[in-house]
Amino acid sequence: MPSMKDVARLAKVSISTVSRVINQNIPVDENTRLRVHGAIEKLNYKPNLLAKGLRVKSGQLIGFVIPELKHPAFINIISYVEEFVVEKGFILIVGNTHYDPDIEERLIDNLIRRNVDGIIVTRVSDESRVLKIIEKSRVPVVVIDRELALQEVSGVILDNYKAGVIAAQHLAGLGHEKVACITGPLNIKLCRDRLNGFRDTLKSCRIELRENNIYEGDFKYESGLEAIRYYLSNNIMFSAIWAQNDLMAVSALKALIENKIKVPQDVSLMGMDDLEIARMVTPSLTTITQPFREMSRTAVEIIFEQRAHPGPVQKIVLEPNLVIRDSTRYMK
Amino acid sequence: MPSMKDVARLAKVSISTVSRVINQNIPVDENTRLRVHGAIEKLNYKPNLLAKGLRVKSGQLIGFVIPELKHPAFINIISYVEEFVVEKGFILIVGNTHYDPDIEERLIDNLIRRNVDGIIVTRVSDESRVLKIIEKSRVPVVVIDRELALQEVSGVILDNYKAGVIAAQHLAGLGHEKVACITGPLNIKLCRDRLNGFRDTLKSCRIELRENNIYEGDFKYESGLEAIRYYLSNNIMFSAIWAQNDLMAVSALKALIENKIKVPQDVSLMGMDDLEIARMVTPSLTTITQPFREMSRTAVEIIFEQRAHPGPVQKIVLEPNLVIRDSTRYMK
DNA sequence: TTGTAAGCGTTATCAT
DNA sequence: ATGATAACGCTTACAA
Repeated sequence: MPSMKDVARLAKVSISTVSRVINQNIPVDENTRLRVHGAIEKLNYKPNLLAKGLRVKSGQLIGFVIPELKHPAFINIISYVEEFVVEKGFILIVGNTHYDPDIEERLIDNLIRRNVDGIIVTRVSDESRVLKIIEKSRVPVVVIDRELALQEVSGVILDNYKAGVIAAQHLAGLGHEKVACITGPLNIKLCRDRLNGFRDTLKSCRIELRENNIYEGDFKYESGLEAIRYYLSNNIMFSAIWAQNDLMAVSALKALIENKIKVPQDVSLMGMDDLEIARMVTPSLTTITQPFREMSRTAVEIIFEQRAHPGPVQKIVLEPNLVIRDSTRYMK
Repeated sequence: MPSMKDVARLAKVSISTVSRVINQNIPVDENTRLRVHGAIEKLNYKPNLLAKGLRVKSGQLIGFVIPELKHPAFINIISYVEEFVVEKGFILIVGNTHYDPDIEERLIDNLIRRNVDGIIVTRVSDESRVLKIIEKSRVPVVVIDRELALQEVSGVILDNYKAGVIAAQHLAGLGHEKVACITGPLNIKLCRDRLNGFRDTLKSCRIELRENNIYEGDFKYESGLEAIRYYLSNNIMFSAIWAQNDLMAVSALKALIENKIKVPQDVSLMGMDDLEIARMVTPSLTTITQPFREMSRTAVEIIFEQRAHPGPVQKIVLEPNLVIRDSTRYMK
């Protein structure tokens, strides 16, 4: 790999001149500029990013820390974030914590030691610990998709209460009165928010969401199967189900079909996230979209803003939307 | 962020001594060792990886270049590769080329400029160009999942012919005689290999795979829908289908169901890859697994071997396996 | 065993 | 407009 020194020698200038033509911030004679460019071409020279990063204290990279790689919703966000980051000429490093606080800490440490320009996190496992590390290093941080107790950090989140409202309105609007809900872990605030929006809105339609009809899952595939097993073995009656994510909705669908319960003829089923799989199953799934693209774009923008002129933290709230497909229909 | 200098000052030693206790390669007095460690703890010092990488010409990172992030099969590989790379104390940078040779080139360049220790690629869009760049930089490379024309680069691939054999044996064993196949792009060698294994094996069972029964898809979701539309509108008869990946199998399944064709009662359907979605649809999909974990492990190992002592390129071939689920059954 | 100093490839400050 | 030179934070001969 050629270095600036090689370019300088070939162009018969000093390395500082080479640096100047590359960074084009300081005026340089047109003639020498051309000579230098010639040498760069000829040697196929590309500046070393470690040297640059070391010097200017910017690794030209953004870190993204997630708890799990195989989760479709995360993949969605990652792919958008990557797009926007690359657009800015930076590179994205994705760190997978496997829900392990120690790995999480090592990962964030590793990023900081590479002079990251910003870190985006989703679902930190140990808020206080992680944020303390980041805080100290003065790296811009944005939390995506999860409201943190800590107030001193920027975040972009979904209006999860609203999602519950939308689900309830849709099902109530179709005339369903016996309704069930498969939730995510209720120690997570966003799950409680969704549930509250759902319950409150049903109540305002004079529909009661009975406690027994709420099954607390964990957002994983198996929860949908377990939920249906629970409902059926306890003779719980319902004509509509809202699962708080598509993964659980899809497995609930499978369990229903296997129990000869027709969707949507016998029960209406809706999910949330609008993963690709929602369109792939039969019947295709009515669901609630999260504006993943918008969330990602916003997160990246906040990072670069904070980098340019450190300002107050920002909290952005985005809106969910209803997508009607084949898995819900009018109550007979 | 504290630097070695700070540690050295606090421990009252020179920075080279600090370096020695950290890298523990050169003997250092037990007393000073403890003093230095004390200082490190106290300052919470962590070596800067850019400085280290610049000096020792190793960015402590592995690059992984893929054409598309949202593809479940790639995600599978990425997540395993990440696991093994992190295990070695390195970090993984995933670059998404969007099937664009220019982005691909920029990405690989970017990696090299960060002193990557190795690059894993899958599906390069412009073989000659990419490999030329990599070759020149002397970075260890492994191609995963795709046989390259170029012989001078290591690779780990699947025995794709064997996959076709397995599919044919399974379907023929169930008594199917009218068979169809939805392939990936046939300009890709692995697709031709799979098809040849399939066809040859059927033939040895005295079953003819008619040209009209072969639908060339592109491995994407829509291909399955299009294939079924093609078969039905051309009155092509079949009691079994092999789709060369699960994504197309899943959409074929959806199309069949929508056309009131029962799987597996009316037609048996099998896929390939064993994605999670194969278990999620109803009926769950009989498929052929690729040993993604094994492939990933091997790829990472080759990288680190080559890094330690550059040797001859390695070509590793791994075997596919049959997974029988609910979408195939005996021909009536 | 420990310290001094050169060097990795940049950028930035200061002269010229 | 250009060139020396120090500095970024680390490793590694070479001396002591």
